[in-house]
Amino acid sequence: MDIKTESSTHLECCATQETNLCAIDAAECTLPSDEIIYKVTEIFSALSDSTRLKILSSLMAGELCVCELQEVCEVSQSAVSHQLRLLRDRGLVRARRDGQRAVYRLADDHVRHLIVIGIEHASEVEE
Amino acid sequence: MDIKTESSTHLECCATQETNLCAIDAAECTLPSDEIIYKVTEIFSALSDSTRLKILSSLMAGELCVCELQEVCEVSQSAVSHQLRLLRDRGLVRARRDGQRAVYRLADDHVRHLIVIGIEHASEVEE
DNA sequence: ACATTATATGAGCATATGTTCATATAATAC
DNA sequence: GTATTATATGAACATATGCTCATATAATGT
Repeated sequence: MDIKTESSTHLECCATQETNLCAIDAAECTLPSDEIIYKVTEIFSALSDSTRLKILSSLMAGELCVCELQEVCEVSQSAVSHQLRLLRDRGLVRARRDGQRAVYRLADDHVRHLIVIGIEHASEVEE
Repeated sequence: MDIKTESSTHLECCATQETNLCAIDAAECTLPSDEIIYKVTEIFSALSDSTRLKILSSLMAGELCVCELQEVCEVSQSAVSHQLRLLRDRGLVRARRDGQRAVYRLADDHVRHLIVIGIEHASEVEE
């Protein structure tokens, strides 16, 4: 049994065997950068809460103000506002003022696309 | 000022005004059922953690065993196994035994599609 | 100025989540 | 049987998350 140097990041397991190195290389090439990975998780995590998903789904039909979203999604005004702030910060929705109302809409077709794909997937799996 | 009945779910805000009722109706029609909403959040939340996303991205290039994933994703064996269990439970990956190794692969093209879209979106936004 | 309506936000709290550590299980070789 | 390698999993713990409550801000009307 040889001594592991402190700098070695490799493990003594099947992953280090010759026959498996090409699989690891291929995977490492496919794996996006940490920066991209982070951005993707930010997008998906924005879509991974029921309140936010309801808000976004509601906005698929057209723009709505906060209290309309409150009605449709059946959550408190505060909860809607908090989640809208998160969605704004992550660039998934945009807001405009209309007098006292703050009217929200989906930011772009990317968002629309992701929601559609998600719903399609959910509808097809486990039927 | 009239008294709110306890049974009333409606609020005295702009959402209840005639001019806005059709927007609410449209949104309510677009909004998927709670069951679908739940399934969609389950899918997106599975994709919203960096370890899991690295695992899934790695598997885009082909199947890998646990210790290979451990190498590529640079996380502990325990962390990989725990996350693989979650991904298995949610139907995003499938496993097969190969001697001592447990070899994992993406479950289907839906998963592949979602990851690709997510990465595309992340790559295009904020450049 | 004050009142009303709509929205935003900070603090606090309860729950969810992801990791580590220790240990259990499985497969193979001796 | 024991030893080794690979994987799985329960418990504990720290952090993250989403809500409520109270309050602040903004826009309009009087």
